[in-house]
Amino acid sequence: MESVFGIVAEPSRRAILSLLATSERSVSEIEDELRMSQPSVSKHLRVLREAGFVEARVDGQRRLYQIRAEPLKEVDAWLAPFRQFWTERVDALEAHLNRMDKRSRKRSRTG
Amino acid sequence: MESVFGIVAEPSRRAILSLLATSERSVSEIEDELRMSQPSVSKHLRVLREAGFVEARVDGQRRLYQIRAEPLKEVDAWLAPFRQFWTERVDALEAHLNRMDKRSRKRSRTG
DNA sequence: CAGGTATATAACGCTAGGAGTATATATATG
DNA sequence: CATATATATACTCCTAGCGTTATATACCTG
Repeated sequence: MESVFGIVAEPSRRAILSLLATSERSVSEIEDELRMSQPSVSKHLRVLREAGFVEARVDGQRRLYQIRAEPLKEVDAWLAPFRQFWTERVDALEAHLNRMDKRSRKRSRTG
Repeated sequence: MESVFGIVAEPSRRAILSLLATSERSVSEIEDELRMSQPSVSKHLRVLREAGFVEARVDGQRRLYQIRAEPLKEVDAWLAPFRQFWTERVDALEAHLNRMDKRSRKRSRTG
């Protein structure tokens, strides 16, 4: 699998990533929660692992997978030039709100 | 083609979208700039058009394609829950800076 | 060590979809 | 109208990659 885009294009893989976004899981937990076959889960995890989307740590006979969202930065970065197309109308308002409210919004986000 | 992710997974289509992000183009312009065959360009444009990524307007015998980035919002939205993973360090810093800044503002009210 | 459980890998059949070639359609121009 | 140009579509071939089944590997427990 070449690009991060190709990897994320796979629905099952997006599901796995979304699941891991909440907390780490073992293979069988993913298997159960997403109702996928075990080989399928393992194969997708391998792809995700080799591309740096997830990381495994050994826990007895289980492997606990956790997310490493670094590669998603690339998607985010690619998206950046397009954001203007859906934000340009609110930009003026945003700028205003930012000036008025920037500090307090930042504080509340870090809670 | 099912999902916006699948559509964007195709390198040629990402190239077309990036190209159109700068300005609208005709099919043959895309063909030249991306060095793709004409049928290939047309086919990708069809996929993009049917998924709402681009919009064509007639200009003589040409079709001028422009971007309609609405569908990309979906990618952006899917990405949202993952952003914490690469911003949380920045957030901690911001929280710190905010605390420092708050104090200094208390001391010297600049408006 | 035997048996069980968790995960990984291999082999295979199948299908989606990309590239290329050929052709159809529309418009412009002489 | 004849011809050239711009774009769309049909068709065929070909490969990447998914799911499944079977099996290998690793670890745990009695």
